[in-house]
Amino acid sequence: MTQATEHAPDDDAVITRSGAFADRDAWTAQGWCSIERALEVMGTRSTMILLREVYYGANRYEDLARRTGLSEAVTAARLKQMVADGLLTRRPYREPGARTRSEYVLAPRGRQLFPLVVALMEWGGSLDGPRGGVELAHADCGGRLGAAVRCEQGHDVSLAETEARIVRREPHRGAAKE
Amino acid sequence: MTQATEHAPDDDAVITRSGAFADRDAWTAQGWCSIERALEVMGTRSTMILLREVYYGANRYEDLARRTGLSEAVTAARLKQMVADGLLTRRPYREPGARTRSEYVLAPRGRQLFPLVVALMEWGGSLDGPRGGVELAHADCGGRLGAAVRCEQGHDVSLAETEARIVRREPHRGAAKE
DNA sequence: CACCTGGCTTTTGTCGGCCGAAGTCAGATG
DNA sequence: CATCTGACTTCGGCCGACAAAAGCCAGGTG
Repeated sequence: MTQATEHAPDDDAVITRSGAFADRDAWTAQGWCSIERALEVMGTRSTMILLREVYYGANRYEDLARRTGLSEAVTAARLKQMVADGLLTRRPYREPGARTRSEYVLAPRGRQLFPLVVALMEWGGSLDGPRGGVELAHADCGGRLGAAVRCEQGHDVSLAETEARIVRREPHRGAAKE
Repeated sequence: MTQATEHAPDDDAVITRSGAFADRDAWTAQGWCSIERALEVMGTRSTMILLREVYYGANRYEDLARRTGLSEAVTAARLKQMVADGLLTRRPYREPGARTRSEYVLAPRGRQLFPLVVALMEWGGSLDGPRGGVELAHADCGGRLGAAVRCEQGHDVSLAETEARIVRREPHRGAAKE
């Protein structure tokens, strides 16, 4: 749960700003914040809840509408938008004696949201609710899942060790990783 | 980026449902989903953006309003709500020759959102935008940060190895872990 | 003690998310 | 060829998120 702690107690730690970002007020460009960009796509409740059901293996329009409890109008609109945003892919299928229909499966960009989904579930589950709920576990060992912050070298990283820096349109790896 | 891969290619993997949750339609209790619970608190854009600025070290009302670009009305309302939800704590301070004011610092529950913040930034940054932006790095080694899914035993866990199960109000660790 | 300033609160209006119900449409069935 | 069904679309209507602007108040300054 707690990150690697050989540094100071995290109690007051925040992200360190470096370079041009050190003076926070000098940096007010539009669209710099990847959180805002992410929220433009993932920002609505219906998107997250539909994604949840797809992660749980629901693929068809009717199942998705029923299990999420969303209205058909919103389900249809959101699914269309999620396909356009690259979260889901339409895949045709055909049951015997029925016409061809399409089901919705995770696209790479949707699958890359796995840590976010886990982080959200973990945090939501830690809120003191009297009710139980669903939690995720490692099938192999049964241990509960959680999201951890790591760097490319594999080190666990705490808030106190985190630094924010500005990048200038480096070619994004992972975007075309189809 | 990709999880441990000695299993099948993740291309069609979803979360495995076990126990009473195996029949997804039989389980329709309200409030079971920790994602929905998390979204009740974190579900608005303004909450995430304010949290971002606090993570970047902004603590005072005026700074928060200006740097987030939110209106003062929303800033005040949201800060109050975030304090009530346990994300932030008010802390009084006093500048020489000014009256006592209060600033907003991360509370434990807000600090526990670190993996979520990182996951959101990482994913948002991977969306092909022509513009650069801010990214996070490990201060010690300079490596980029990302969110990873792990179990309690420390194993990296892929989607294919993930299992969902129902828990019955086990005492939540981490809630009172101050 | 009148004034200023910073930290909110209130008011008004717009926009988008969501629901519920009704309408559309294509293709399989009888 | 009429009918049915599943997958949407369209049409009000409500409600919460947010912006802009004005008002309020406590405490420090002249």
